[in-house]
Amino acid sequence: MNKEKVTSQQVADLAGVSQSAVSRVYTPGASASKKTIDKVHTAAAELNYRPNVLARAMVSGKSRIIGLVVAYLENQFYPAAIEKLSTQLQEKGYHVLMFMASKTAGNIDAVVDEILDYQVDGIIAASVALSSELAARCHSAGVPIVLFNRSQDGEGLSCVTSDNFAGSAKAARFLLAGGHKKIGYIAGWEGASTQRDREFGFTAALQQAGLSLHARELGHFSMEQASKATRRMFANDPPDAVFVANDHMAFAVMDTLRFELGLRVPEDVSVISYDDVPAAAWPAYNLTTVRQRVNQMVQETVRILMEQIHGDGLQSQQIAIGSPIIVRGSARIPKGWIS
Amino acid sequence: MNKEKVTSQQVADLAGVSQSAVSRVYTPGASASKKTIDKVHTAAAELNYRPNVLARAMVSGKSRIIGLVVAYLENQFYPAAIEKLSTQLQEKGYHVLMFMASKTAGNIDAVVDEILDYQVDGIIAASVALSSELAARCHSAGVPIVLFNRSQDGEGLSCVTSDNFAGSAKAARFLLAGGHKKIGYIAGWEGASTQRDREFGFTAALQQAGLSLHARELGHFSMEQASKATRRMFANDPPDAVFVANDHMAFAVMDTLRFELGLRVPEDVSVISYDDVPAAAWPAYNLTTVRQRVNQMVQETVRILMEQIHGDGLQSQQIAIGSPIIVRGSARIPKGWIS
DNA sequence: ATAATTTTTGCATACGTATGAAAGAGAGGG
DNA sequence: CCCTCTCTTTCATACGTATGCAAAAATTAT
Repeated sequence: MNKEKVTSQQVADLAGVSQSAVSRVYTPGASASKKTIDKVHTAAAELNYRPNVLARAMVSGKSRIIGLVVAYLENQFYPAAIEKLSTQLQEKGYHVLMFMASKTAGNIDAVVDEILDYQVDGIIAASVALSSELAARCHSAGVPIVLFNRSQDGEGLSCVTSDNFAGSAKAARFLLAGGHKKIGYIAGWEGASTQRDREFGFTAALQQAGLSLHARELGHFSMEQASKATRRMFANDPPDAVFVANDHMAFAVMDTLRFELGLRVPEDVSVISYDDVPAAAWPAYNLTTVRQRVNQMVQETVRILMEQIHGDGLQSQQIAIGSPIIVRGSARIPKGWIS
Repeated sequence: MNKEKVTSQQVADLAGVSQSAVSRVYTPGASASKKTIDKVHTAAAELNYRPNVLARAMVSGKSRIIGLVVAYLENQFYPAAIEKLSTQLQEKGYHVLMFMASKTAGNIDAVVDEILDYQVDGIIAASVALSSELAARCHSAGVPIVLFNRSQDGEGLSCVTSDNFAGSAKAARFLLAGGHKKIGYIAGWEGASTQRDREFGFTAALQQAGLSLHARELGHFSMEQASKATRRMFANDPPDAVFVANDHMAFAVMDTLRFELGLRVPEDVSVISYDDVPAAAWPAYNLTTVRQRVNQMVQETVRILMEQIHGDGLQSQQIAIGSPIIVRGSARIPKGWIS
């Protein structure tokens, strides 16, 4: 029932030292004698004292808070990423302040403003594009930003993605090696760099083999839209293989093919996609897909953020993590294929 | 490159008013003339001023931060809940500071301490049990706690769950009405109140029909453990229906039944579970399950939290949201069933 | 027009901590 | 024994905002 906050002053009084002594005991790298450290520690333990992070943040200018902007969590890829991001940052003494942003651009600007109000030490933007004005605002506020799973040209922003171009090219070569000629593509949301890069990489590899897309439909990274796209694509002259821009849509595509159109996967149609979320490994889907190395992406994101926070004014970095193809059973396996 | 923070004092100087005037303009319910409001607003716009939430928090004692403790995000139920929690709190001007906690109890205590360091206005603990000492600490710090999807006896903590007992009883009656007699149960982690309540509710309804569990295995809320549990359960004298403690495990159970044991669902075995996560509706699983009304659970959680924050010292509340059964295709549908 | 009342404003201080500068305490050397 | 040097400690102040109090201004009533 004792709602009074315990302050460093109270600890100081009890320990018979000054408030600054207490502060120094809790500040790594500050000088204090073993004797005072002991006195302070026992006094602090008795009063149940813990330093007030907010007060500390105000004077030091470092809040140890990282703002995380996220658009939607339905796609399993993001929960996995968030969990790892949060854990890794926690280990380094930082904590994650979450901000949900819908896809409308204007909204995001407002959200970033809210983030800045909290004096965050850095921002991670997952699957979200920032207006250049916003990026400039953060830069001028000295708050580093890292884009996660999105890249953005021209702004000089740091970003971490998988190597979407190369990964998608691998997917294309896998289908080609399997003998497929009529290959369809179900695209994600056109505003996303991942969508663009995956389509470029895929079609570039097809072109190298003298082929082009047999069909293309828009799925907007949504399961419902992906189902509709599948129906459209298979209404006339259906392809014998489909590359889907991410796993999340691929589940809907496979379900539509199997349970609605009565097609067998992979006997009638090969399906391959991108991400390797946990559900891709579930036997019901057993999805052949290009893996985004979440762990490494997270690790790089945290590394860049820490570099920018501590060594100030560093160059921005664009990282693309190599993405292996994970061969399972949703796409015909080429004879003698060695990954 | 202008890394100086803009303060209310600077705005005051530019607008030709005092710092307190600026503060009052940004404090709802404070008195200020239209003239000063305008002057301050234009000055603020010119300097790009935004109030510093942390400084505000320090003097007012209200950080507008809610600490959210979460154990794991693999189960789709939690991302969905987090997304909604975060969004609703955002609308009320609060923001979510995320803390990942592994299941070890000691760890959680440390995590809650970290949360308190941030002077949060409230704590939401999702699927996590708190030691009574911890609960007392938060109470004495005046920080309200709401348990989400967990209940806890004796501590007088507020909590929001679905009505697990009644919901599971419905599941049992559904299987019984379908004519099942040999019914197995795959349990979750035994430390969880949800596991306990679901098992109680289910077996109580069986008992009412003069039946008891034909088999019981432990799945610990993990897919891998659930697969193993399924193999054990079906090795000898297999049941003709299984109630699984949550959807997440049910996916593994169904996959194991179908692809490993060669059994048909629901022809050979009925499967029913609890949660109704998005994937339960995916055609590949088409899972009959008891729905947790996430929206309502979130709404109640936020409501309780707000009540406790604003009207201080309120009674704790235990809310159990009614859970309808969602009939799909994974369990035999009783003739003439009307939900 | 003056008094009574309400609204607006500025001043000063507080929130809990970190930190530069100065003062104090030892330690070692001559 | 005194001086110098190093390590601790305290003092004072700053961080950016909110708010009680009193003064000033504006409004209303008489």
